[in-house]
Amino acid sequence: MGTVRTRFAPSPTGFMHLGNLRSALYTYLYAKHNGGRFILRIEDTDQARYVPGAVDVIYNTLRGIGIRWDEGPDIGGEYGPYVQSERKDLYLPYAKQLVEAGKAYYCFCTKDELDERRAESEKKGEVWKYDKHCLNLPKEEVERRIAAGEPYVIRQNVPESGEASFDDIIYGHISVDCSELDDMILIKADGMPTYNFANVIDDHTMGITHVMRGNEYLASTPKYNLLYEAFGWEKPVYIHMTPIMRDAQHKLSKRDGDAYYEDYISKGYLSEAIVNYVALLGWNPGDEREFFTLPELEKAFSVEGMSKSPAIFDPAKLTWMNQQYIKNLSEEDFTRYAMPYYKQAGVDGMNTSILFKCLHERVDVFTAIPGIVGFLTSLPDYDISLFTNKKSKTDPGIAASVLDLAIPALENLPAWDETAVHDLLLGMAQERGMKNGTMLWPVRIALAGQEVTPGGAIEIAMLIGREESLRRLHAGREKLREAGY
RNA sequence: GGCCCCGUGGUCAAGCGGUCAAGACAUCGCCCUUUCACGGCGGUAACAGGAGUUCGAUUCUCCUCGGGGUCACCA
Repeated sequence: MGTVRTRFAPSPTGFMHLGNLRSALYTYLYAKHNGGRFILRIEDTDQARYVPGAVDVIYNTLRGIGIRWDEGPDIGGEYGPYVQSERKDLYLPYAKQLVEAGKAYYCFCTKDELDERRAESEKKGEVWKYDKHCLNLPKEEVERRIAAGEPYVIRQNVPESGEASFDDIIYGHISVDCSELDDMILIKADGMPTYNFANVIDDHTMGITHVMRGNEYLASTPKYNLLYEAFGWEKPVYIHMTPIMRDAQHKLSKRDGDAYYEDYISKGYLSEAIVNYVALLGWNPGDEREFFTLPELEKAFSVEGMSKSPAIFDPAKLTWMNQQYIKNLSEEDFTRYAMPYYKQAGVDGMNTSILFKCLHERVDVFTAIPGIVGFLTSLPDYDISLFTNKKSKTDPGIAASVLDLAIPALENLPAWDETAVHDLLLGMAQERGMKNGTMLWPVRIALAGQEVTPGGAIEIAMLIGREESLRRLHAGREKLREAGY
């Protein structure tokens, strides 16, 4: 076989959720791993469902995760056009070719008639299948009715018996009896091809060698193969992919708004982390590695590692992975990502190196930053019970004396830098034979006004500066005094 | 309902006839530590059920059960 060509063929009907994203990713990875080409095709044969701007969402999402396509609507290619509505004149001749060969036929049954017959058979508890009502219409009658402007569709003529089958790379041989298959519509009354037909024609005329798509098409693929056979075309290799589930019984879907790629980005997730996590949902490299860049995925990807069963999306693990990526960010990159949130919290004027030191190992999602650093800009109204900590051997009484010691010493400190404050505070603790915690806990509480903080007393003192630190320390001392300490 | 597919801990997932059934997330405990977090160590936790094939089944076959998909002039 020649060059591998795969395609991602979304319909512009909404947004890209993580399931779509992963399908695109795997399709891309398969092509790239095999030195092939990845094609982007827009399937918009259903005008009624067209959503303006949806194509841009597709472009932006793919670009956002670093996928580049070798051929597509915006960049063209030798198999264009890459938008189905622009190829609409292409399909009818192929359908007619099938009619000539007896593999398809014109059908004049109206939708109403069909609904009626369908309802009738369902009432009898039967499974409805098109009854081939129009299959044997005389040629002259067909021509006369077409000439008279009567609406028609073209249907595939599926054999009444025999086996239709195909081989799937992941699922193996799948076969179904032709009697189970319906004579599906190829060309709709509006002259447009159905998705099924357009898909086959496009995949063939675009030279797609590996058809990768969701496994909801598993059941209809035998029909596609019948079409390939009717045309005498070489069949593509099929690779059906599992869906990503929200829970055991529901796929991630457009209804789950938070499953959109863009939403995760705006929630403070890193594109690289999303790609990495999603790639591992339904595929494994065969070894213990779990961190992959896109290029590394291109190298490692193989269908052997693809799962046959659906995977449930686990937000907790995505968050964990995001944290791993954030942890490994350089100070510069971290600060760039964090800056909008610094601004939001009003800490953008503070020392970003110290912020980085305090935050980069604890932030799992960037949007969490304002909540974590809020105390830096405004001192929370806290209770003196916070001064009590067993392990640090401190309570309000001890805190009062520690602050009486620390405040004047800090006020007299010539330089306000990390080393100076550190040496001063710890030096005092050592002199008096107290635990570091006994010294630092009260200071930190007075400085922060909350029990849990990023960074310790010294970092906080640096961040908020000398003046504010002293003000807060005095306030803390005052608070204790009011309580009788 | 017919047909097709799937079924290892809460989740992802290795395993492809012989393993004390990996690893990761989550969870619990301990340690480190000026809090939290990070990190380190350890624990709890799974082959859906039943027949068969075999000296031996998580692995192969069949049935049951469970879940999903599909049966449109939607894609």
